[in-house]
Amino acid sequence: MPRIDSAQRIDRKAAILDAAERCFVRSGFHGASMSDICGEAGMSPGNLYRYFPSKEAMIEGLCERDFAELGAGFSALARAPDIWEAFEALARFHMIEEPRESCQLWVEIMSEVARNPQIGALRKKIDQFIETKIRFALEMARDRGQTAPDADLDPAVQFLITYADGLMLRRARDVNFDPKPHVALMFSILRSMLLPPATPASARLTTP
Amino acid sequence: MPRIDSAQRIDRKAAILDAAERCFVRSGFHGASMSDICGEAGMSPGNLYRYFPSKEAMIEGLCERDFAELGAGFSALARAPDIWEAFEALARFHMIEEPRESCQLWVEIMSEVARNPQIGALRKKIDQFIETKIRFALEMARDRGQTAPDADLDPAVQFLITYADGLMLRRARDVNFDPKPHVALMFSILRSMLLPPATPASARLTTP
DNA sequence: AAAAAGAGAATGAACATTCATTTTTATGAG
DNA sequence: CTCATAAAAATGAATGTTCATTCTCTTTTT
Repeated sequence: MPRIDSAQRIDRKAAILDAAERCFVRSGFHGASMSDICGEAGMSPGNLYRYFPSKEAMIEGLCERDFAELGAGFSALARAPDIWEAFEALARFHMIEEPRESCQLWVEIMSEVARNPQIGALRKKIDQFIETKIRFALEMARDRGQTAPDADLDPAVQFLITYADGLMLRRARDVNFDPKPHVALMFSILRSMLLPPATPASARLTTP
Repeated sequence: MPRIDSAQRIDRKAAILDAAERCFVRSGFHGASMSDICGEAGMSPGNLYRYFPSKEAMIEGLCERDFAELGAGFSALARAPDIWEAFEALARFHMIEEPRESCQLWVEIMSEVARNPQIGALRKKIDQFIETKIRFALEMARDRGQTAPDADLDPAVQFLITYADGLMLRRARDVNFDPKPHVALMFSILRSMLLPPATPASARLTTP
């Protein structure tokens, strides 16, 4: 087992995760066999095990990578000149441009989250990170006068997270689901929550 | 193999599905073994196989039962005197009163839907059924003057379905997620879509 | 006493992982 | 440049386990 991860080794690991991802989408984390993954990666089991010590480690590596990519997208929000535009671009990317397979993997990961404490911990971190970033972006938008000055941001943040999850789930389960108009609807609702008249008090979340 | 399903036999099958459900929530459809299920059901494998011919058949049976229960709830909507109230009661039931385990099973089922054509077909049927029932209920509400007369129902229907899925996913993945305020937010948004002023044209779904 | 319900050991396939071995790559002395 | 050699990369058959399913036998019910 090599001490350091050379660039080549990192590439190889990424390629293995790509292959594993295809298998997992096809058959699920527990339905896909190591033999399937070896076949998809064009690699013998003996060799594959030099890169990942177990199937568990591969699942964890895949979740880590997925979460990291998601986090990077949200990190970039704060740096965007136009926040609304950046938000819409990010949503378009995750819900429309990314293939449906990403949504299937997302649902698979979510159903693993409750079972596997290791992955559950990763999920918690990324969830909190994303929530913070969305909140921060909306605050920036408000400071720049791009929302109503007294807009209540909490319900908007919660709405976005929940609705995005719903879109992922619907896209994953229905081949014919076209996310485009649904993303448009999401932003239309978000605007109606943040632009003039403020959300009525009855709709505020007390303990979100 | 008995020709007919006596009442006793149906009860027994239901009890087996209950046990299987607990195992599936704990370990997933493919992580739970028949031996686990036999243990949970207090039954030998030889006997269990008299009720379900295979594990596959048990998973299918469980999905069928879950979908049927869901459908029954939505069927009842049309018969309710106050549709808003009935709607809120149904949402409260599925999102709040039902234990978190139901949401975990829902996510598990959804990730199976894409892989297993048998279950995929069941999903399609129930999805269309629910959409029809929600639409019908909203139409009734509009006819009774409980919404704006020119309210655009399509976006509202799609919003409800997507948001409910999002809530299920969030509750499944986060033990600390409290659905109560989120269901309130859902209805607050729904009301703002259906009560005066009508949803702006830009938010309409063209091909939902 | 026949039929239904149930038990639990047996079976064979599939699986994750390991191991003995071979092939490739990189290195440096002649 | 070239060849010897050691490290790294890769192979695929072997291993031991787990699992879904079956089979034979016993108990309970009618």
